[in-house]
Amino acid sequence: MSGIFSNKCEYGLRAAVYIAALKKDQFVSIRSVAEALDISFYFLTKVLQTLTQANIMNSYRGPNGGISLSRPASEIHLNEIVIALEGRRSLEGCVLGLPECGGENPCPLHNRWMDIREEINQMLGSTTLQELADQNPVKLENIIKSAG
Amino acid sequence: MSGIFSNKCEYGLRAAVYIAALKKDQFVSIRSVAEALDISFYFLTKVLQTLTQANIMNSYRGPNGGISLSRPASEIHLNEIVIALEGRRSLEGCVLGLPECGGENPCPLHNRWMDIREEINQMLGSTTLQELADQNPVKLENIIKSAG
DNA sequence: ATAATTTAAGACAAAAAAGTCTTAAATATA
DNA sequence: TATATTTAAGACTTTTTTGTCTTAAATTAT
Ligand code: FES
Ligand code: FES
Repeated sequence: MSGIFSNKCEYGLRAAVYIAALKKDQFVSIRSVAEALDISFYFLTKVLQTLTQANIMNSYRGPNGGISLSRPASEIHLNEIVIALEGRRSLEGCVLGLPECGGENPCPLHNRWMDIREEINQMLGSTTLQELADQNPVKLENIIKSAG
Repeated sequence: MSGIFSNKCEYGLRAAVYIAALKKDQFVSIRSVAEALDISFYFLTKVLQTLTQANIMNSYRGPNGGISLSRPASEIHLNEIVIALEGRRSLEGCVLGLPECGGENPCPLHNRWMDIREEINQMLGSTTLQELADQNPVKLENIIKSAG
């Protein structure tokens, strides 16, 4: 009933864009991100732990600790985040759920789906956090609380 | 962790294509479909009930009963099945999960996502069961058991 | 009428996803 | 050193999805 991505992944993407948009060169606390985006602090902590383990973010404990992007926002593509949180299958699997996609056994939707999947991968693989963070502030605001 | 569609929806699509491909003008039993596609009979029954309620299939009880397409396969588009099983939001919602998509409050990914969503809707809205059922038999076979 | 077949409906169970909380570890500062 | 802050890790709960089973209703055939 949900959209294309799981809640986990939606939260991870929103948080990453938000952090990139802050353009802060210190760590930002997970609590403040959770509040700004109106996401459960506990749950967001788990999501960001995953992104940290995937080398997309850095974390630091203690006062003034928090998380930060592990690289310049211009070097983090959306597909990294999606793969870390949803797994490769979400970007490579068969649209009808068959165990293998393509090769010997393409399903009846395979050709049609490949065109779309290619576009999705192209978009996610070429869009960086920087580009999203640099958008019209009006759009940016709409990942934060006031929009909900 | 799954693909773009839920299991329910994958099963519904596979079953619909399978039934269309049989080109049978009688009812086909759910049990035989479930066996051919290696899907739980009980679960498939639920899925097909939903499609029946959505006027995409007809069902009939008793000996020689079963289900059939409610219209010619050339008049059933994939988006109907997806909407019946996943809800409209899956084809219209915000990719970042915001409560509204577009209008006043587009999210940072909105423009990029709209292009893709448009393609998905275009594909699902213009592809009929007939077209999929008429494909290369090799492809068709790959929704059935032997492929799993 | 009776029995057999098949879907409908709803209860039930198991698994996965989503969300919450507690305790531990790391760090900074007083 | 002691205290406060903040993430890490893992247990735990709730909700949703997925899957199973039982009983009822409809239909056919004997
Ligand atoms: S085999 Fe189904 S999408 Fe490739
Ligand atoms: S507002 Fe997010 S995709 Fe439209």
